[in-house]
Amino acid sequence: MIDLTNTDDQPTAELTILQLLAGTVLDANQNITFQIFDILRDLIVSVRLRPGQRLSEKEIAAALCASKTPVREAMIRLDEIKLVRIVPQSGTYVTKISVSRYRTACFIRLQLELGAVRGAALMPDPHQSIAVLDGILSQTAKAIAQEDDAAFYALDDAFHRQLFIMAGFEDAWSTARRTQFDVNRVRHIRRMQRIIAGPAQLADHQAIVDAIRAQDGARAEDALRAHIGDLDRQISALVRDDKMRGFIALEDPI
Amino acid sequence: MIDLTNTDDQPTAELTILQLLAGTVLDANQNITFQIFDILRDLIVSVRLRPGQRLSEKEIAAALCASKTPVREAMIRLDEIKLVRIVPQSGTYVTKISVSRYRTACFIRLQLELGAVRGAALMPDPHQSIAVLDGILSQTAKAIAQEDDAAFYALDDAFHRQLFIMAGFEDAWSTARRTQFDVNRVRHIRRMQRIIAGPAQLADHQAIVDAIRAQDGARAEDALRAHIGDLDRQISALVRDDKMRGFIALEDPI
DNA sequence: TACCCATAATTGACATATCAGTTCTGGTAT
DNA sequence: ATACCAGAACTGATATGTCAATTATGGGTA
Repeated sequence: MIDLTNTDDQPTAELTILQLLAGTVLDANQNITFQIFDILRDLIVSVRLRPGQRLSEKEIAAALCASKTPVREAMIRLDEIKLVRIVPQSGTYVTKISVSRYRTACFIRLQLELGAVRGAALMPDPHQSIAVLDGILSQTAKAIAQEDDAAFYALDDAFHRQLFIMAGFEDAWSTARRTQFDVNRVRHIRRMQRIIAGPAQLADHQAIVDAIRAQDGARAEDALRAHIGDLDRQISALVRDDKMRGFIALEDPI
Repeated sequence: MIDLTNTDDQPTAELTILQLLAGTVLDANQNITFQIFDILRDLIVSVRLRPGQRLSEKEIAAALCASKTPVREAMIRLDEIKLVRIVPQSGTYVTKISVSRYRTACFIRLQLELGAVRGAALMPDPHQSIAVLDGILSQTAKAIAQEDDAAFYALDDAFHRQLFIMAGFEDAWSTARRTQFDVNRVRHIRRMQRIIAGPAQLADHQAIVDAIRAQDGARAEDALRAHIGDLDRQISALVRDDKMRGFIALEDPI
């Protein structure tokens, strides 16, 4: 799944916010601010709006036929979750992926998932829940065979989420996700560039399920550690990766 | 929604926002929104503004001699971190402490601190860092002897933070704190009501330091688990506690 | 060509005004 | 006394306007 024939210096050209919002119509009967928030959050997390890109409140308001106020309020919420950075009197920018935030997010993710797989392995009557995991894995195999990236991405999400559900901490999953946007952006970039090793990931997931089936908490933790891998190695790979250049910030993110 | 109990039997009477903000003057040369945000966040986390209390944008604006806009923008940020809930066309309320959010926060905190103490126990040259921990503990003993609650609270914070610093994940501490406001509110309520067992907590911390000094990661993890304690027991104690009544929400938080 | 600097254009910060939905209030009917 | 309902009062949602700070521009200078 590695594509070395990258002709352009960037995988996809940067689109203006105007192009991305073209044709989008808001529902006047619903809260305008949250509609705008959702639209922009999805554009940013899926990296269609690129890290570092400048956003103009006025421009977006015009493109969506709304006033500046709800656009600004959406921006404030995005700023609060660090997807954009509002610079006073200067401009609003899509944040670059911060290496330190990414590292932190990976640590948090690992620690939470350790608790989740442990809880999942120790749950009293796991048969039904394990069947769900098995189902996700077989669908994942299909997605890999069909090279259906979107499905693969969604199933990966579903797998990890199911572990939290089994441990009785589904909320922790969604709470943590709010601090994990950078992880998702990295995944999206990798997916766009087809550098995700699908079969290896599937094997990792299988090992985790096996350990849970055996109700062996320690082994499940080990399998998870193996899956998420060595953090520092992952970070240096990220920093070194030319394809990430321009998307990440080594120091303070924009 | 409706409080049938008379509010006078609460440990401290509910103060109006006007009383709490009396005398507060904003610096016109600094960002007004963030000044207001900081003021309100501190009032909420320290439970001087009480869970469920209604806040009026207009009233606060008047009290601070500002316009509604920066007040509203501060409210939006507070809403985003779940310290207030903005109800359209109705009002803005200080969130009640959500039991499910509290439970989630405790889980997250435990898992992250497990990683922290593990990392701290495994760090290569821990002498200096351990000296910091020892210093915090001896100060804590003093604070307990002098019944200095504020110092005790700050030292508890410093202790846990130092563990993250030692593990090389200080950022994880601050990131997690953003999802832990309810934990802090519960601590503040307990402190106000003097139901924190200082000496027991100190002993727990001592056990953690001893394990780190011995560079025994597993023992450190066990000591931490013992310290944070059984989650479900803690939750049911919280729910049962009469003194928490009115501050917590069993279902969806206001 | 490279650099500098005054000026213009643009941006977000904040103030103000209007609107629609919600909640409170007071009176009425039962 | 109580249940109900219309209207008043209030709330946040949104639109628009003004301002100071920042940034981009473009022409002049070395």
